[in-house]
Amino acid sequence: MSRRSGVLEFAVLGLLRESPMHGYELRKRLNTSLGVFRAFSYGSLYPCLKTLVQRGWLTEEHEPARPPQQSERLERDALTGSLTGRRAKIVYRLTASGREHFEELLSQTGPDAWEDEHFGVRFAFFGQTSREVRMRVLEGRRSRLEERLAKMRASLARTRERLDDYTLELQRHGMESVEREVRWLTELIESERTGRDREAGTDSGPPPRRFGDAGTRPRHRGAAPPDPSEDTA
Amino acid sequence: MSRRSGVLEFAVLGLLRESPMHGYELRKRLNTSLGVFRAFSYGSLYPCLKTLVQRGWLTEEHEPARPPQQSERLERDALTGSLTGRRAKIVYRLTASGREHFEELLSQTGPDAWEDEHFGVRFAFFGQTSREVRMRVLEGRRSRLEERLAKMRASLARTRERLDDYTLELQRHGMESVEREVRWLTELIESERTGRDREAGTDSGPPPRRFGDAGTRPRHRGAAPPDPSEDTA
DNA sequence: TTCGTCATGTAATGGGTTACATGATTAC
DNA sequence: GTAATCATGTAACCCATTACATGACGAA
Repeated sequence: MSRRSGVLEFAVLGLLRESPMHGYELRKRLNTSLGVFRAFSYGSLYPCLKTLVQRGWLTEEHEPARPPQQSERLERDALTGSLTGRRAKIVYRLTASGREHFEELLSQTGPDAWEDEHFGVRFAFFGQTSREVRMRVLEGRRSRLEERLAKMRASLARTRERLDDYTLELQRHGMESVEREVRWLTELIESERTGRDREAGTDSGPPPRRFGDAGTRPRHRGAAPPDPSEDTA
Repeated sequence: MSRRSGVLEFAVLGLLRESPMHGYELRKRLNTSLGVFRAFSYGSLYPCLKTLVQRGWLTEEHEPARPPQQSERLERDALTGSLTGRRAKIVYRLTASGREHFEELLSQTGPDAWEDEHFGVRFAFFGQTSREVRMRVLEGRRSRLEERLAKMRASLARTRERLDDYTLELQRHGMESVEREVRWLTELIESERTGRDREAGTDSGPPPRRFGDAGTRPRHRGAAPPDPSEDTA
């Protein structure tokens, strides 16, 4: 009933900070831009939007369904090419206090930033996060994973004999995944450290949009054939 | 109120099939043997056990708290070294119909076997699963992941320009993880195919305990220093 | 005697999904 | 005209967690 989600709330605020949107579009962005990890349904999104409005972090703008009329249509098509005025219903916009709240969330470190459920979404908004916070979050997550690795290794050492090959293989693959993420984090941390050029190093403002050696990283195969599929993966 | 979980239920039946246990021990096994992926709390385990009893798949044996008495203690310590009679309270045991039910679950293929939430636990009990089913599950999961990869690539091709470097890096890492799991599955499928020696290929019975080249796979570093830590990772 | 672990449970809450209901607009 | 997609929402449920309550045992 209360809808004070955490991840969803954070992501909604973050996306709306970039630009106002209506619910449907918001959901698509949620499930593509950020969506490798989580997929949200309307059943959670719309109620969440409502409570965010109630708290004064968002405003609703009811854009009347606007039937396609005389010259207006031509104007719209000619000027915007597409999207802008299509047929939207309720546009949500971040308020000043909403922005303030989001910035406070952004600045928080601690377990709530690097546990499994939160880390992904925090990383997704690193572009709007100060370098100090980014560092703390990356390092926090890494040490969390290293801790987990230690326990896995200890547990494996204790139980190895009792386990059959499949269970063992599952364990091994799981550990390898965690080790891989640790290496990834280490690279990212290195990038952050190296990348201390530009502005002396305060907090927010128009944040730096590029980090470390991002450009030199292998960018993966060239674009798959155009596929009209959308929505959840 | 109803506790008909799926994953938890499956795991409990599977563990109890190997040997009877009480709840506390069950939970530890859940969170180590199978626990890279999920950790369950007592709040879910105990109610689950109750409903499994109600459905006739489990029996409860109330083992009286048994205060340490005269010779019995010595006997126990001498014979079992530890564990066996320590202080257990309620031992759960799989019934015949419970075993039957579990075997039916084991034989099921379809999305419910290879989606994210279920695949791990299904794999963990591959030691008790027939080769045909193992193959279907592995192949099902692989094609599911390939499907997902296709969507990710398409979506990336559509949105690449609009995304900042961190979002892009997150996307890239996510795709790499999926690709890695696909390669892992491919290796496993190869192992399964190659490993058609031994018994002609019926169904269950005392199931084959080894698969493919499991022995030759790099088994990862040698045992971490003994660590008394337990419980959830 | 106090702390850690073993051991079992319940009530409240959380954070989400599914299925449903509704309807406008666009593309074929 | 009909199918797909855009668009918004609600109610019922699901699966789990957290916090709490309770208590015995072993070791320092």
